[in-house]
Amino acid sequence: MSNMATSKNDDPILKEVVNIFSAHLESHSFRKTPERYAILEEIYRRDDHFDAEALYIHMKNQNYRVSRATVYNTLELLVNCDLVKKHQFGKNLAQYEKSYGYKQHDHLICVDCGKVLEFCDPRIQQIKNMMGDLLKFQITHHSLNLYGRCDGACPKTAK
Amino acid sequence: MSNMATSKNDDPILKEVVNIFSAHLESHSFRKTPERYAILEEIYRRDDHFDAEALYIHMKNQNYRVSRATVYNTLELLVNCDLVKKHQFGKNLAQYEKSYGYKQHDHLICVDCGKVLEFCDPRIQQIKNMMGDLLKFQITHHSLNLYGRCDGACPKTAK
DNA sequence: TTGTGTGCAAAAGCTTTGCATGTTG
DNA sequence: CAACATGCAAAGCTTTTGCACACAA
Repeated sequence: MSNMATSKNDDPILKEVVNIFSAHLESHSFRKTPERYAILEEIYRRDDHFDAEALYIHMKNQNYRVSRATVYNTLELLVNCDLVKKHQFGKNLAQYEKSYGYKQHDHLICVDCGKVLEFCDPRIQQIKNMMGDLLKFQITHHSLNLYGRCDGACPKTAK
Repeated sequence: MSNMATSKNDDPILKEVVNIFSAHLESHSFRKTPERYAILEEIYRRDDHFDAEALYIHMKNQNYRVSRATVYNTLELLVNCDLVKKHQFGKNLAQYEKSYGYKQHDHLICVDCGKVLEFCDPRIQQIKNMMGDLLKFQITHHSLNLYGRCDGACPKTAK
């Protein structure tokens, strides 16, 4: 089985993010609880974007004993140490994604089917630099979402 | 009183947006109710960004008889005919602003005090064109928010 | 007159909070 | 063992929905 190399104990990315998370917890005198690590591992086992409820349900299905409160609490910790990014794709529902090892990217969202594509463009960094200078802001992060229709491939466009 | 020239009956912008709204209602066979026009006028009398609840309260304070349901319903109509823009500035709360007569702009938000500045940059249009082509999307709109701190001027940064 | 729009209140959906219990440091 | 984190459930907030009545076409 070739995927044994990516099992929980061998995945080098997972080891690295666990280290980063531990350092973050230590530096803020937050406690290292099994729930916090379980949530981190669950997130890094998954791909794509997810919301808090889906993560909670997924933990429950795997028989972890966690509460919604802990899921939200831990997500905030992970956002604070840059291991997870939080997005709002036009709805009143926060979406999350793991961010370690991924390069900076923005999103293109299909308003018909909800599909999310990712893209990179260096001009966004230039805009951030210029506007930070011009408007005397220390810019820490940004959110760029393009909305449209993925015509040909969209399952809902051809309705 | 010099501001009489901008009163409800003389404001040319207001007349124009009322015409646009009327055309939109007609073309969709939606009814022209006094509530819908009252909300439109209230929005165009105000500046800056506002949320649905603030608009509702403001209408109530002026003794209009409107409901939250109608406020939300009308805001959606106005967004659909491009007279109002809807934003999410990182919170679970939709913010709105009038858009007729304003050129396209994006936002810079202070994460400490919530202040919102506006800016324009032509590069964002280039990014939209390029990514639409590249990823086979018909891009209809976008949302670009830069987040940071307005250090010197920020009332909450110096705490 | 007919059916859409409205006000009101209740419900829904996501997120946060309070409290008693459990567990880390 | 003291403080912090957790689970659970309830509350909070924004937004949506159901229903009876009003009114635009």
